[in-house]
Amino acid sequence: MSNLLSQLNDSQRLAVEATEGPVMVIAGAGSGKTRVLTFRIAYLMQKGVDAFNILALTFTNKAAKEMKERIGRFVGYNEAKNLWMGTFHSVFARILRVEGHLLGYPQNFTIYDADDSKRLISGIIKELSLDKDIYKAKQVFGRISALKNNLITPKGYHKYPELLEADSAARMPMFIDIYTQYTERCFRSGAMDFDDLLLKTNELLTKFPEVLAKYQERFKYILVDEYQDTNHSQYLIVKSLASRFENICVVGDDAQSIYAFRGANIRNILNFQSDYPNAQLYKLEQNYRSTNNIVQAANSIIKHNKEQLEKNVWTENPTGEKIKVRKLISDTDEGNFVTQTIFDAHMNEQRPYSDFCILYRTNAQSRPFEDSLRRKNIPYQIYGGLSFYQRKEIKDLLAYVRLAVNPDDEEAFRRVINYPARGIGQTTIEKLTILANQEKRSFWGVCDAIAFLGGSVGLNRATQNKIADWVNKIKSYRALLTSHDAFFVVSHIAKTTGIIAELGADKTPEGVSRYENVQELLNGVQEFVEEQRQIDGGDPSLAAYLTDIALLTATDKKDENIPKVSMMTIHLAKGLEFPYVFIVGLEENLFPSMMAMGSRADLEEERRLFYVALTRAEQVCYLTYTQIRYRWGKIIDGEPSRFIEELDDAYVDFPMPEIAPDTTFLPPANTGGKLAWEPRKPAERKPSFSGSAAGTPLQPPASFKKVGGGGGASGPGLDFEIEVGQRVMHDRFGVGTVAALEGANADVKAIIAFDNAGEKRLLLKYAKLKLV
DNA sequence: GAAGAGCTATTTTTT
DNA sequence: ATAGCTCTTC
Repeated sequence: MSNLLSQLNDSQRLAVEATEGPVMVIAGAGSGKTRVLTFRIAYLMQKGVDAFNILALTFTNKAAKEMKERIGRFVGYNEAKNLWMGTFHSVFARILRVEGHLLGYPQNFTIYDADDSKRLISGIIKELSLDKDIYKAKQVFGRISALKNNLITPKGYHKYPELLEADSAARMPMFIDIYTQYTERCFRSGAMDFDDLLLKTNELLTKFPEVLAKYQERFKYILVDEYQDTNHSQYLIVKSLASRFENICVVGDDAQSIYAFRGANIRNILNFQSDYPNAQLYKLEQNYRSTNNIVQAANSIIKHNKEQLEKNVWTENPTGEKIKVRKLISDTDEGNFVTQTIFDAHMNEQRPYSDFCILYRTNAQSRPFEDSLRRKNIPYQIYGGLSFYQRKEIKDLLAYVRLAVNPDDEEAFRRVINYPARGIGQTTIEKLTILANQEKRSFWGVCDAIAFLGGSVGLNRATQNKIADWVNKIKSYRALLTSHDAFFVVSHIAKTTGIIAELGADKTPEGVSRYENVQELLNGVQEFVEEQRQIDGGDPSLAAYLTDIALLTATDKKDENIPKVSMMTIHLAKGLEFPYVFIVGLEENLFPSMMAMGSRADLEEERRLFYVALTRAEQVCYLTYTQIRYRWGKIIDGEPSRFIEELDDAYVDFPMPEIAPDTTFLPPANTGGKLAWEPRKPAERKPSFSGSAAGTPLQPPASFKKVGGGGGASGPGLDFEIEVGQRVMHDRFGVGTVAALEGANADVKAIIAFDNAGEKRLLLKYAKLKLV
């Protein structure tokens, strides 16, 4: 045991040894958080605590798996496998499989993914004859999700008049009807959505004191990783489970809270000490991951946020290279630049490709990097985005599997009742919908009794027979479940539904790829079955397989042996680290996102996101931004992200221009009485105004200049104060009158009524206007 | 009821 | 740019 503890620094060791009572560990980025969690669990077990009595909630399944592995090394694998470890969703799905019957759910309940939920909601909006342009399915779904995470059910909705008012204000007075119907339909389908897994767990623990007592007794020691990203629902589960023994240890970093948009409540971590007045607090502040330049640059960013717990992250690591900021002309150039840099470092420093990671704000940014890496034959792996299990062909096949396991599953039912086509069309499905709502039964329920019920909604004999055939087909699949393993059943379904034949016949490249995806799915099932057979207590059933894939986290994909460049959104990168990190697309309205510009809180979250991104880097970190970029199929002008400016100069390297444009001695801009050359903030000088990688001289990033600054007779830009009513000349549009001005500083836009070209809204910094 | 043509939202992040 | 959705036509 002493051997175990000797591998830790002082604060880490204290956090591990404080096994009893509530403990909060504030762990700065790279400070050995996972290490503390791992050692703490191993330490508990060495002290004689049964693995069965320890619950550890992690942020990804992969993290849980790796941690279990490491703990196994200390205490033995047989012991470690009994730990309750996983994401909130997977642990409580497992418990709900056992206890869900108390709430009226079948043991084999389906887990709806966001796609299923949205389809169901769209269907309900249609059934209620609501305007889908006002009641946007995605928005409705978001609102339902937020409500569930705050434990507000349709029944309790009326207790909150302000919610009803908000609905009216949003022109969605019927929202509550959709929510009610959605809840009922999920229930009739024997289905839970992601939020239900938490909501229903809360319900279970509240309504059934004996169940609560059972799990309180079982989970004598509770650990929660990434506590800053728990939502209210998760918070309550943890709180009620821990209330018996109060051996609760939460680990997190408020500076890395990046999931407010899905209901994470940073208050949970900020208020821990008031929730548990006798809580012990430990801070891990020494960073072991990154160079000093990276650590200090990250610190210099996060201090722009107001709301945070005090902490000082430091390191004894070498200074390292400065953060490198690079400006590129377009997103294509950005792709090429990153690819070339990776290629060079790979060749010159013998770095494996797995040393590199490209981080972006939105999934849509991955394309140019893919193109460029592929052209250079550099292997890469994209995490997240459209997952394998969201592909149409996979969802279709899985819909059959889901029906075999739980035939009440409405979304699976709708998806494949007429795929492949069997003459059951829209009209029939509408009639079935009416019937199901009348009878308050599932689609399957009414179809199973179609001979008795079909006449009442005018389904003719021929259609009834088609439905009966379909029911029998699903029943035949169901019958296989008890006698055959998952792999056999899925292959059988793939063959007998005709899905394999249909995809196999499609010789287009997309068709071939779909066919291969189905094969890959079959392999996946096979692997799952074999893996489960090796674990004792493993469950190789199809129901277990479906749960497993429904709750996969995006980074859970297995590692392959070929070293590959990783690409993912910053959100997905949480908890990961790479020697070389490229943070790309650092432009206003992209990162920070346009949607976050509205409030300080949103902007602070974006800043924390940037902090997370920076602190993924161990040795080298590049930041790139571009002048133009394709978005929505259009070319959009960009300007550098404010986050670049916020970085402390001392840790940042801006490339020197090949030929420095002479910005220092330009005539002063007319800045409305203020001198343009008042003492500059260091930040104003730092970005390079040099050319792109190709050496083309470019404009200085406009956000670093005052409007009207720079330019001069020879250079582009604006060398006069612009006013409404002025006559101006534009290269392309000709002469016009300034009708209005909007925006501030670098963002000033002029609305100009051109004599011949009509009215245009132009960003001054690009418009190159001349006085007439 | 099925197939094909046009239309429209999509890009913030995810269990 | 593109995929999914709705509308039209057979």
